Amino acid sequence: MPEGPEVESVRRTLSSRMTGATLSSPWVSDLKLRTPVDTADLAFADGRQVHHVRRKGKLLWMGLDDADHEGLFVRLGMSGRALLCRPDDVIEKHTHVMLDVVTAQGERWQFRYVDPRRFGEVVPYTSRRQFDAECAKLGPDPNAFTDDDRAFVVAKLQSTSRAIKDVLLDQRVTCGVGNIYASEACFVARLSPYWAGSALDDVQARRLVDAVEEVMNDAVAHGGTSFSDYVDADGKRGAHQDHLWVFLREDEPCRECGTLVERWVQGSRSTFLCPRCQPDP
DNA sequence: CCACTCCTGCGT
DNA sequence: ACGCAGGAGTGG
Repeated sequence: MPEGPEVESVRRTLSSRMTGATLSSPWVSDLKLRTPVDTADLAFADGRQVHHVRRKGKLLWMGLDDADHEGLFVRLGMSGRALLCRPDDVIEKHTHVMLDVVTAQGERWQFRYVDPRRFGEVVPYTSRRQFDAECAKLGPDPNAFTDDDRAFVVAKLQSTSRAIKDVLLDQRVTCGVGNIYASEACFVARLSPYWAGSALDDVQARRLVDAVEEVMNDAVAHGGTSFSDYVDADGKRGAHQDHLWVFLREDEPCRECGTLVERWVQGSRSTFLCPRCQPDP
């Protein structure tokens, strides 16, 4: 479920409590997540301190040292939640990983990874090489775009015949964008998601890249989008669902022109658009 | 480009 | 019962 902005909200709550905290008693369920991991695979984290909690796109990690030689990657997939619970909270169904957490001030928490569909994962990395290999798969993060990054994404868009929405979903081009924000960015740029990247002129491509950045930053500012059950590590909902232009608004009036928003299936996933604001290519 | 896969849960 | 779901990979 979560895209970059939702992962960022989770990261912030985790970071505020877990930075400097000591981990102990890792436990992993028997059910297979995306990458099979067992309790023994997390044993190296027992007794270690969390140095930082960081994110790139939808990839989140807890680093155990200052240079990411060791740590835990967390990918939430479609239904994953990374929660900080009280140790005596009821263990809910589909809890797959638990780690005791004691903060520098001596507060006791429990990190829990809950994921009904099991498309996500908690996986260790034990070398800088391994860490770098994961990050290298990801293009620039729109929540931290530099001038070079914007130029990179513009160039990627213009150099492919793929539909622009599909390009935005490609984590190698720009990471953290998922189905919500890809539709939203196309609307903000007033471009149909079906435009071929190569059909965009410089102004349009730049407008789209700026729209991605704007939409992703707004969503972070709103604590992410919660349309059903997404919550941050404290169980709190986001507010960006009240700011969506088109996503999940089929048959509702476009906030800009009143035309009814349409839902199309693109690349076997839903795409939402305003046919008037975003005319066919 | 498409279809299909991994899964469970929810709304119609 | 069926279709749909915020991800990501594979294979055709």
